[in-house]
Amino acid sequence: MLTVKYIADNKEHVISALAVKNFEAAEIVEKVIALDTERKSLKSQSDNAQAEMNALSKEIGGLFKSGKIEEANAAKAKTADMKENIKTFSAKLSEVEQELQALLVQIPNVPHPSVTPGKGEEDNVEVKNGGEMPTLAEGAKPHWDLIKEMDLIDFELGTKITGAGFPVYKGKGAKLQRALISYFLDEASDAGYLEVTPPIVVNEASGFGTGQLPDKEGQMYHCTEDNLYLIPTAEVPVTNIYRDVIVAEEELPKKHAAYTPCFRREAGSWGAHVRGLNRLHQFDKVEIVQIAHPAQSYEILDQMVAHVEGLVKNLGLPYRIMRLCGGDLSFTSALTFDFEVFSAAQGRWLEVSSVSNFENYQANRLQCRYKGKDMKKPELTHTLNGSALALPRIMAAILENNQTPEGIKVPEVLVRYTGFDMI
RNA sequence: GGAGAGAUGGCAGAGUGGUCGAAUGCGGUGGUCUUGAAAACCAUUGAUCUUCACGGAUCCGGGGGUUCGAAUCCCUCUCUCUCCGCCA
Repeated sequence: MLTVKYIADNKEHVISALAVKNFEAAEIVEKVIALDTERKSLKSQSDNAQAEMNALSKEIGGLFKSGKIEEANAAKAKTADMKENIKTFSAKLSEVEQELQALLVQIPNVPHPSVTPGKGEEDNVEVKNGGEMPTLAEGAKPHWDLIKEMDLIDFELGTKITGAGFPVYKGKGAKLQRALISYFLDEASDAGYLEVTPPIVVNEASGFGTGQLPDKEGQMYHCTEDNLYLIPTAEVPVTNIYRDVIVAEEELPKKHAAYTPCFRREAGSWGAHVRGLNRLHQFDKVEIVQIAHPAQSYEILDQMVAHVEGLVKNLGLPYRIMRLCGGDLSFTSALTFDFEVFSAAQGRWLEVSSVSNFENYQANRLQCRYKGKDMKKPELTHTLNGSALALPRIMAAILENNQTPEGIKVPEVLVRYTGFDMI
C-alpha cells in the first residue's frame, strides 16, 4: 500500500496518476488525509494522558518506599479517572488507525509516468518484438491435438484424478517440462539469482504482504482448516522472505529465483481461449524476484526484462514485449511488461511472462526496509518480480511452432536437459 | 497424536512487581595506541508513532487480564526444543 505521507505530500499527483488506472481517488484520498490528522491529534492526547499516569505511578512508588502509606493511598485514589481517560483515548485511537488502514489497502499503486491510459489488454503498447515467425507446413495442428496424438499430456486423466485444468504430463512431455525448469533455473543462477525452494502453501500474513489478500482471495485455493492458501505464484513465498526484515543497504539488490507449481482458481473462465495448455488451475513456473534500492529499481526492471527476453530468444520463439496500459496494470504494480509468444497453429499471442516493479507498495505492506550506514532510519525497499518463465504456454508454443512432418524439434538449448532432440 | 520445557536487543544470555529499553559477553561502528595490522583500552551501537525542536508514548513471541505500576503475576493463542508414538 501507499504510505500516508506519500499520499499527503503528493495529493494531486496521486489522484491524477490513479486516474490512468481508471481509479477515482479524490474522495478516498481526502478521507485518508483527514483520518491521519485525527489520528495524530488522538495520539498526542493519548500520549499525554499516559505520561501523566506514568509520572503519578512513579510518585506512588516513591511514597511507598519511603513509608508514606497514607499519602500513597491518597494518590492512588486519583488514578481512577486517569485510567478511564487513557482507555477512552486509546480506544478511539485504535479505531481510527484501523479505519485508516482499511482505506489504505483499497488504494492501488500509483502507475509509473510511462504508463499510458487504457481500458484493458487491447490498449497495451508493444515496445519491442523479436524472434522469427515460423512457417508451418500444411496440416499443422494446435498443441491440444499434438499432445493427444503423441501422448505427451493427458487432460482426461487429470480430470479423473482431480478435475479440469490439472493435466498429467507423460513421457517426453514430462521430460520437456523438467528440461524447461532446469534450463530456466540454471539461467537464473548464471544471472546471479539465488535459487530457493519455498513452501507452496502460505499463511494469511504472506498473502497480505504481496497483495493477494484481502481482495483477491477468490483466486487462490484456500485450505480452510488450517487457514493456508495454495500459492498462485512463487512471488508470494519468495517476496515474503523479506517480510519484517531490514536489509543492510550494501547487500541490495537481493536476487532470488524459485521454481514452484502455481495454483489458480480462475473462476469464471471458459471457451476456446482456455483450451489445452492456455489456462490451467495448476501449472509450473520459474519466478525471479528482486529486493532493490529505490534508486536502482527501474534499472533493475530493465535487467529483468532483458533476462526474460534472453530466455524466449534462446528458445527460438517469436515474441513481443508489451507495456501494460493503466487499465490492465495490476492493483499493486507501478509498471509491468508482459511477454507474449506467438503460438503459430493457434494463430494467437500467449502471455508467458509478466515483469513488474511494485516500487515500495508491497514493501510497505511487508515492512521490508533497508538501512545504510549514514541513515538515521530504515527506508522501504522496492520489490520486483517476473516470470522466467511460465511453462504451459511456452510448451504450447514450442510444440506448435516446432512441428515438422518428422516430429517436434526440441529447441537446441534444451537438448542437454532432455537428452533427445525430437519428439 | 501424548508428556514436559521454553520464547528477552544482530547473536549468546541475565533479570520473577517500581528509576528496566533492559546487566554482561560476543558481534558492528568510531577513536586512542601502532610504520601497518593484531591485541588492549575508551566511546558508541534496536524499532515504531508523535513533535519544528526539547521532549513524550509504545515495543521483552501475539492477544487479553490483574495492579497506582508488569519483561516479571494470571488467562489464551502461536511457535520452538526434548522425550514417546506414528511416518516419507
